[in-house]
Amino acid sequence: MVKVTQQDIAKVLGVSVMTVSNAFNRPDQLSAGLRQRVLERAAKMGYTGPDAVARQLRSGRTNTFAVVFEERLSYAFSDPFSVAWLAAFSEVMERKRASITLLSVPAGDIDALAAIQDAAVDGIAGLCGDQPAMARARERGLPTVYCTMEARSAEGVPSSGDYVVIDDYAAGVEVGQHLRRLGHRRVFLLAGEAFAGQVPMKEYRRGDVHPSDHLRISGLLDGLAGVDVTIVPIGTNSWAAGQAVGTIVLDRRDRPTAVVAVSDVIALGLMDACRQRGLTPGRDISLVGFDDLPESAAAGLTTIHQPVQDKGRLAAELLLDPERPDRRIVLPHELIVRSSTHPVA
Amino acid sequence: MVKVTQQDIAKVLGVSVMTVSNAFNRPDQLSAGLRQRVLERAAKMGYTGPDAVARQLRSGRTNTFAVVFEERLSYAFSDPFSVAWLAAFSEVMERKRASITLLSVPAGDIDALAAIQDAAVDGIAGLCGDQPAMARARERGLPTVYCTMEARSAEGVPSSGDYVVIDDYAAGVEVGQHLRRLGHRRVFLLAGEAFAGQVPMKEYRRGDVHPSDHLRISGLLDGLAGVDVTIVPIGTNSWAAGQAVGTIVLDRRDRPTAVVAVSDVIALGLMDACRQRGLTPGRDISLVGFDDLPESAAAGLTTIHQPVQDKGRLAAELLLDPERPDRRIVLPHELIVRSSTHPVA
DNA sequence: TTGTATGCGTTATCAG
DNA sequence: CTGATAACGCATACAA
Repeated sequence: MVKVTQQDIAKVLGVSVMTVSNAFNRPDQLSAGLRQRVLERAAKMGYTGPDAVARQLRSGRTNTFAVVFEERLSYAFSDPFSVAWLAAFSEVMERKRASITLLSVPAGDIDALAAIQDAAVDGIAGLCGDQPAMARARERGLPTVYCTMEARSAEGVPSSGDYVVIDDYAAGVEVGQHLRRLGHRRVFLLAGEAFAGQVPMKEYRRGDVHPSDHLRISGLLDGLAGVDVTIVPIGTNSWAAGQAVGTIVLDRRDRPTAVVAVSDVIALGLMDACRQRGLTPGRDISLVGFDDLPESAAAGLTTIHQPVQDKGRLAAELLLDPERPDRRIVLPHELIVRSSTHPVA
Repeated sequence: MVKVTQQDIAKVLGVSVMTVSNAFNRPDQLSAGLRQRVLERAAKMGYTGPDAVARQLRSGRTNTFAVVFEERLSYAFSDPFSVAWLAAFSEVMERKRASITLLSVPAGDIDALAAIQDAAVDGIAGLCGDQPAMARARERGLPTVYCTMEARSAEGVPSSGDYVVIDDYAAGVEVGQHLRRLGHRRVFLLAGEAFAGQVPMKEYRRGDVHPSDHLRISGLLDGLAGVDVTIVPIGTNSWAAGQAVGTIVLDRRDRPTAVVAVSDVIALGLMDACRQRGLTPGRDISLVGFDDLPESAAAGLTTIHQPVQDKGRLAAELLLDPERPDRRIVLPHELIVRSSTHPVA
């Protein structure tokens, strides 16, 4: 079965290629009768309709937008935060009849950067910070938006590219101050994997982490001024990792009085680890997360609320409308105090 | 900023376009020195690397595969079954460095069928039955796989196309027989929306549904031979819909003694509706689902277990390897009896 | 209303 | 090792 093209049809029918093309895309450009004849003939010849790729090349648009994750895709589907973001993002895209392609570009995987190069898309949204992948996309001249601000350049200003974020630094400070006011003097911070050069499950001190490495952590450190802080990158941003880190954080003589995780999934995992050990969050230990997932309310987790849906929706809108004026958006966040934090005895 | 092409670079450098192309794709085809010069010049001129679409047109491959859903994408991300399937599917794709594009083609939305036509992909997997969207894809000559067998043609054999399914009819029969043996004589069946022509939330009787409309329902009807059965299509395959249908199923004088939902999400939603009304599943009413989600075990839901991960994995493998021999796969399923079903008093 | 020429950006082929 | 030419399949601009 060899491929039939518009040329073949045109030849058989004795009309020009253009007429065939128009029969499919611009019915008003030819008589109904001719159009009818073309379509019938095309069907009979086994023509399958205009080729998607050729059309894209010719028109210069793909009507497709990529979403980049810095973790494996299977993670993207299991993380409640990305799922919520994706739902909002996809709703906007769907309404505009644009499609979505998913790209996984693990931080540090130079090889995977090729995926950015090879993506046939009109724009790229990153469920991540201003990663190399985003920079690469901009080099390609593609519109980009990123939605997490885990790091910023030395001057404290993102290098370039559009974004929809919250002020992660400020949020970190608020959480830090909250704990400090409650009297906590020994605190663990659990980072995910978005951490430059650190080894998973190892313990780091204030001096070990460069201030701009991770904005939430930076804010936390400043909000926790004068407090004894240990930072543990746990390797991946997941419930399981949060649960597993219990062995490091909870099973020690000098157990911290409070633990902050950079996301609710992690915090909820750790919460489970607490229960397994007979520790009650909010009484035996204080726990804080980031994101305010739906399940966090039920769990009584103190956290930073952020408008996930708005992030997803706005990211999509920025990509779809390159003329939209405000392209660097900082959304509001809010510290939600629930039962998982308490004053130290 | 106008687009720089390989031609421009070739011209400036006084070499042929081919040499430029080779500098990027086939380092062994030219001297290291020349290659170096080309790349440097290219960078200086703001060349962003080979154009993805042009390359796809030329090579005839996109290295991208589509996943088609028959519900809105936001649903796809919130349904545990699709998420699990996607995770497995994407893992295989990721390993082969192929990317995934998501397509939503609601059943009956003729307009949305265009998305199939316009998708620049090498193959299409459907998290659905042998829908029109799948047929369209086959007409295009694309490899397809579908993963749900909610209907089959009159002869009882799927029309064409590859698939990875379970024997939904047999599973339905098993569930029906299970309930009949327990003595249930008045049963409600809750279908999702994959139901031809029926009106959501209306009640149908045996005769109203064509046997081949929905294989699970067909099986259930046969397994429940002689039992008083009412069928309610609830509009969408979601927890919320299952919860909402409580008003129809539970708040009536002649309440059924058992309810079967075509998926666990629906059943779990209804389970919640039961609790709200003070009804205990497994005592006041029997509940059965399909899928065996992780949360179903905890909820004590009797259900049909099916190998979601295998479905996703195999679908991806079929698409990636057109030479693979067995292309119509029926995986095993199993009735898991838990506490939500009990003999009638 | 219909047709003609041309280019979108790349890469295969084959010749030098 | 390097280069000229020809597609890939379609749609835009313009002419008839």
